[in-house]
Amino acid sequence: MKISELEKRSGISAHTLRYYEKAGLLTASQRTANNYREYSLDDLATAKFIFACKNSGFTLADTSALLAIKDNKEQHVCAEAKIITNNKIKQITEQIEQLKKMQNTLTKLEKICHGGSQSAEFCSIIAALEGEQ
Amino acid sequence: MKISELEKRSGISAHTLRYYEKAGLLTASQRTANNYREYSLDDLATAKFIFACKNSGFTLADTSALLAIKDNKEQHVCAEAKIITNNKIKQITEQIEQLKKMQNTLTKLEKICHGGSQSAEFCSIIAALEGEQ
DNA sequence: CTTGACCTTAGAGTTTACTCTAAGGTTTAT
DNA sequence: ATAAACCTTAGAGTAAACTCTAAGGTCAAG
Repeated sequence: MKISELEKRSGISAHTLRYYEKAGLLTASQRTANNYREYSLDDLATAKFIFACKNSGFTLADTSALLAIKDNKEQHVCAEAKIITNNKIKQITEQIEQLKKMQNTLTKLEKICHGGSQSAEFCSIIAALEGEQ
Repeated sequence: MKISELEKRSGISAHTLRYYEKAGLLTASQRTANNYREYSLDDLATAKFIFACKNSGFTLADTSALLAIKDNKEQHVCAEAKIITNNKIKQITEQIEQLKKMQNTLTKLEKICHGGSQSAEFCSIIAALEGEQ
């Protein structure tokens, strides 16, 4: 299939598919006589794999590592995939913690402010950010 | 005080302080005869305000809006700060939701994989990403 | 009088993951 | 034959928030 069909069947834009090729993630297995990319069903599977990785929160670098495992399973062990996954979970958990702290801070700010049409001179949000000296 | 002292007292690097000046967030109130930036205590307060905004999760654009309120309180009303804060809370909440979904997906992947030293041919993480066709 | 520690500017580089453009070649349908 | 709909490439642009570099000026101490 050509790039536009892979676009339809994988949900990844042609632009992005070419970008993935540059990034070394997915190269069309063939080229037609006129140099058009010709993708196989295996390529489609790889495209879907990349899509699934992205949806799971992996970066392209992670995805690259996972692809290397997928494409050469005999040369890799289970533990490798598990380590990548664990690292990602740790990272995402940290991000969530960080965001929750912010959410907390902001919610406190939000609650103490009446938000009316009176002058911001008495706005507790601004006062809090100023450090309430 | 000069930029290196503001760096120490605000916790923001001199590089970043100059960058904030370009971005219109914080301009030294004076310049010395030899064109060095000369910051006042008010400037220090502003630097700390920016720092607090950043820690609370506001972008520089948000911070800019909040600074405009802080620096001209009579011309602004409480509601403005509250709206900015509410939008940020909504945004952060969405980000957390998104990350939690990923965390969930990954945790499921992680649990089904034994992670041992056997070949990745039988790795359930890879299988799951492949869509278990 | 020179060394080291400051300061200045314009502008380029970093990161991630795209997204788009320009300029051109190919194919298919009418 | 020509228009629409494909395809190609190299390379630039986007977002956010820095971060760094080069090339040079200033200042205090020994």
